[in-house]
Amino acid sequence: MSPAARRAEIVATAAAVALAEGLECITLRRIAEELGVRPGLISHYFPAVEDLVAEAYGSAAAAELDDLLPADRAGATPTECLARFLARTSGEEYDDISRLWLNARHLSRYRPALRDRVAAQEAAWRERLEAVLRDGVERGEFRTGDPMVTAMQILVVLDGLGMLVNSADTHDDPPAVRRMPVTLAERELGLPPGTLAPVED
Amino acid sequence: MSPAARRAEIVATAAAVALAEGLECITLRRIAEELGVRPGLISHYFPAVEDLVAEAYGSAAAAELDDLLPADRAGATPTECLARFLARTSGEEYDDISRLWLNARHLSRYRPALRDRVAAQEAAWRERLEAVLRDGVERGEFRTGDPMVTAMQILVVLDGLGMLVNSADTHDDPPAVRRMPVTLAERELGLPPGTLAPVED
DNA sequence: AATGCTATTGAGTGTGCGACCAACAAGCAA
DNA sequence: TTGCTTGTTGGTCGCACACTCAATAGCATT
Repeated sequence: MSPAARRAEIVATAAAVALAEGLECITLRRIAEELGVRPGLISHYFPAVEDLVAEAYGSAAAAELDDLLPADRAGATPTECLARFLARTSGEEYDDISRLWLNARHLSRYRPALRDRVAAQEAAWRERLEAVLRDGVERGEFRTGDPMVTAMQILVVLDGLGMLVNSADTHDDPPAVRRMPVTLAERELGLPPGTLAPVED
Repeated sequence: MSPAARRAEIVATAAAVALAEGLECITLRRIAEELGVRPGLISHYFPAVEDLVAEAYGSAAAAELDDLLPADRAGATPTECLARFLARTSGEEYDDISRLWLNARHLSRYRPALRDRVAAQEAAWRERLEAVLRDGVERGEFRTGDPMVTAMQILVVLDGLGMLVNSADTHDDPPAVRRMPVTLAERELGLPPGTLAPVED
């Protein structure tokens, strides 16, 4: 098998393991078994496992970002994009991503390579969201002083809610808590309540 | 040495290690070496290391809570308590605590005993903060519909900012982001801006 | 001083991990 | 066909981990 394809296959497998079971489950033996090859082969492509972990995380996070906030927003208005983003990030299917972020943010305490990747993905997510907000401001849909700050604020609140993914059952939280990202976005962007998501009682 | 004292000493040591280096650094060997005893002795008091980890986390978190929001607020007004709480939690000295929460929240994915402890501490922190808010409402200092929801919201934002402790340097974040907990508290409690912390430009 | 309890040791077991390397084999070039 | 590059194997080393348990030493009480 060609080196590039093999390498991509390894990263993809590692990313899947990371999403399902956590970054610390990315081990030479585990990934090798998953692919039906010997552990030594993984070592051959990634002499240091830490680099594979970083790569797997980066791959998963980037893919999720492209899914949540596609780079080309063909046809969709910024309001629609943002509403979709907020709906997705509060859904249960997003829990795995929340776990991945939590995992990566903690693990990057010990793994410099991962820390760099996390910083890069943080920036990427912020910039992508910021672009939507900026576009919305230009089109007159949003009103905000600083799209970057608003983007950061939304992401901080999302992170805060994501922190709870392993402990509490997020679904019995009061609506005022669950809706924090939506409420913040609507307030900061000068949108009437209910624009980005239907108001629950 | 008496069993109770020894046990307390072990937990205290483990808590210190957890705060300084992380919960995964709590190993039989590490704690034993720290105390100048043999690993077997730690096993004797904690047959399962997971229980020591949970205990150490609980001990550290509870101590920090007592420091941040003392149970008896002798003399201090709710506004003063809250202002002090928000000042402390945004200081650099709080970084170790942020790391501990991040650590525990991630690790509780794999450790049931730790998960229970985290849930308990989450509740304890929320209730302690809620009590301050409720007191403030009764005294007419605060105005909020639901103190519990406001307490949860403040904690979510604090968690969100704490997520960044290992990646970005929190100090180059814009004031509008750094001040999110203060802004949220002032808004939700009907306080004029600047009441809980001086406004930076 | 003898006895009994128990905190503590020392040695050992088994597991999983990353990393290393010589040997093999399959594909491509000469 | 021959030869060489290289993807791949199989085996191995050393390390750190949790956990077990019989033996020991020190402190009670009697």
